[in-house]
Amino acid sequence: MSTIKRSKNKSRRFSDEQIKSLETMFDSESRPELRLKMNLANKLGLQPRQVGIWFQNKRARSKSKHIENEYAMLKTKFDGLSSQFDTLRKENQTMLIQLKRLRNMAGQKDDEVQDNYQDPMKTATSAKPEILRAHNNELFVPSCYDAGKTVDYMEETDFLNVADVAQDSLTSPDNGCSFDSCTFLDNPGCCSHWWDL
DNA sequence: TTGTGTTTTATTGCCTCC
DNA sequence: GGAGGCAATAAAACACAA
Repeated sequence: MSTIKRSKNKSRRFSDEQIKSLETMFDSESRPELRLKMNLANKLGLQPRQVGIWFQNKRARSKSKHIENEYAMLKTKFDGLSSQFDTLRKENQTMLIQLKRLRNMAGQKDDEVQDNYQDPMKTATSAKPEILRAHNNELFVPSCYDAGKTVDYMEETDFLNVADVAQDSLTSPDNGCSFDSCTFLDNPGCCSHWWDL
């Protein structure tokens, strides 16, 4: 870009009155046609080109402000969901600890009664599928981990692993489910399985 | 007063549409 | 191919702390 021409065209800031008129016009029409620009320029004692440039710059400012607002809104939304997730995760951990205690108690009683009984839990967990990160780094939970039917076959630690991996996905900036409106908030295919935890 | 950061006006180059 | 829009940028004007 040239640095020569500027010295000839010293920029003067527009007066409050000029700005007010331009703002008013912008509110009703952000892309006025040439005729309107000419009229406005005439009325304000400006060159039509100056009016055109003002509208162009104003559109740019308006756009960046809009993006800023949208970002703030999404961030608020994200923070809320994140703390909600954290609460649920802690609740889940507490319940799993409780479950483990109950299982231990139940196991002791079983030992007394059935010495040679083969625990179905062991059979199931020896063949249990791994929780994987599939392509695009998305958390992949095999179907046998779906809520309801097969929860009994999961070890407590697996629950926690799922929670940890999901938490990583939520907070880490360099993974597939990073914080942005597309992947996190708008795309139900990306992260919806977190809520099944 | 002055150094520095921010805002505003203006230019340039590229792109799209008719 | 010309008109108009947009992104990137320059430079003047302004705000403000030290």
